[in-house]
Amino acid sequence: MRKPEIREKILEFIRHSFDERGYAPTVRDIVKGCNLSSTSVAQHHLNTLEKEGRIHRDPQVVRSIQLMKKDIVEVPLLGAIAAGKPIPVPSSDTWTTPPEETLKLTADMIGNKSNIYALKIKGTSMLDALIDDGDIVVMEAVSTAEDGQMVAVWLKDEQEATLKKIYREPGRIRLQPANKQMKPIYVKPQNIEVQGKVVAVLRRLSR
Amino acid sequence: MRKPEIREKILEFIRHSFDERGYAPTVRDIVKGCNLSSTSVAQHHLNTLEKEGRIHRDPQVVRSIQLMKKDIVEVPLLGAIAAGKPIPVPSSDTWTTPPEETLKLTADMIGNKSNIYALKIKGTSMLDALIDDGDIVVMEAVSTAEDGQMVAVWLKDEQEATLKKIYREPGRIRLQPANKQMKPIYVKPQNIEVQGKVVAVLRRLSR
DNA sequence: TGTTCTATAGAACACTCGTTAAATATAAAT
DNA sequence: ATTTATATTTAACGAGTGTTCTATAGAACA
Repeated sequence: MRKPEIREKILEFIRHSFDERGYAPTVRDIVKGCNLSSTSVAQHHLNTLEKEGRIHRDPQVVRSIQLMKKDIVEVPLLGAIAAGKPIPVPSSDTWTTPPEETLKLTADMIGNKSNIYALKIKGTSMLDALIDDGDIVVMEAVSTAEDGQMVAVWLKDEQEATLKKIYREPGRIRLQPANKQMKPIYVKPQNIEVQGKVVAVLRRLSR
Repeated sequence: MRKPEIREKILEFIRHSFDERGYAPTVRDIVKGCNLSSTSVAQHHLNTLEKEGRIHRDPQVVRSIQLMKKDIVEVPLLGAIAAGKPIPVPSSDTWTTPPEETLKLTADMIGNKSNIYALKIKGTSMLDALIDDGDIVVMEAVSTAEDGQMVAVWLKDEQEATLKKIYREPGRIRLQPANKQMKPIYVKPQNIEVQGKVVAVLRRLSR
C-alpha cells in the first residue's frame, strides 16, 4: 500500500515547523503534529523521504531534518560582456567548479528553472534593451525560445551579440528592442543563434 | 570584566554551524567548537547574547538557537507609479500593516539599510532612466542624497516625478538621466524635493 | 575596604532524543 | 494461494540534551 499522502503531510508539517519556529521538528513532534501512532511510523516515513531525496537527516542528530528545496539560489556570475563578442555561455565545468563569483537570488525570482547564470554587463552596447553599464542580466541557458520572449542572440554575419524580443515572421525573424521607441531589425533565420533567455535584469545602485 | 570577543566567536561558530550543517549547534557543540571549559560558560554567554537580542532560543529545546540577522528581507511593494504624480512614499502605517504585497530580496542587495520599499513602475515615463514598464524600483526613503546618487525627485513646478542622478551646482541643481545619451535638465533648488534614493532596479522577464 | 557584577569551573539531574527490535497487518505481485 | 514489499504497533535502550546548583576568581566601583 503506497501512502504518499501521509508523507506530503509530514513534509508540510516540517515546512510549517520551519516557518513557525525556525528549526526542524523532532520525530516525536512529527508524531504529534501529524497524528501518527508511533515514532516508528514517523521514522519509517522519514527514512523513505530521505531515500527519495526529499529531505536530509544527520544520523543521531536532534532536529537535523533539512528540506531539499531552497529559498535562496546561488547562480554563477560570469564575466563581462562586450560589444562584438558572443555572450558567454557557461561550459560544463562552469557548473561544477565552485570558486567562481556567484550571485544570490531569491528562488521566486527564477521560478523552478535550472541552467541559470548571470552576466555582468560592461559598456553601453545594450542601451536599446534598457540595460546600462554595470547591470546584471540573469539568463537561462537555452537554445530555443518562444515568440515575444527576450533572448540573447548572436548575429553571425554582424559578429555581434544583442538582447532583443524575438518574433518569427514568414521568411525572416524580427528582433524588437525592449525600448519601444526604437525600431526592430530583421534578420535571416540562419543568421541568428539563440544563446539564452533573459530571466531578469538587475541594477544595483547607491552602494 | 567585559568579554565581548568570546561572544563574537560564539556567534561566528553558530553561523558556521548553520552554513556547514544547516542547523544550530547544541550547547556542548559550542563548548567544543569555541574551546570553552564548561557548558555553564556557554550557557552564560548564550543567555547574555539573548538579552542583547543577538540570538533567540526556545527554552528546553535542543538546537533552537536562531540568529537574528536575516538573509532574506521582505520589503513592501507599493502600487503603480504614473507620469505626473508623486512617487508613493510609505506612510507610517504602511510599515506596520502587514497584509500588503511584498517583495523578497536577498539582504546583500540592500546592505543594512532600513526604510526600504519597492515600486512597480507602470508606463514608460521613466525610459530616460532606462526603466521600462513593469520594472521594479527598490527605494530607500530618505530626503537627502549625495551628489551622483540616483534619486527620485518631485519637480514642484512641473508637477512631475522623475528618477535622475543628482548633482548640486552653484545656484542650480543638475539632474542627469542614467542614459548618458540624453541631456541633463537644470532646476532651481527650491523646485525639487528628494523623495528617496534608488537602491536597485529589477526587471523580471520570461515568466 | 567591602560590594557588586561578570566570568569561569565542575558536577549532577531530569528529561528528551534518535534508534532499534520483534511482531503483526495490509496491499500488491506472481 | 504464496510470496514479497510496505505499513503499523508496542516497547525499550542508551546517549545526548538544556538546565541548575555551588564554588571560585577577577575587575570595577564607591
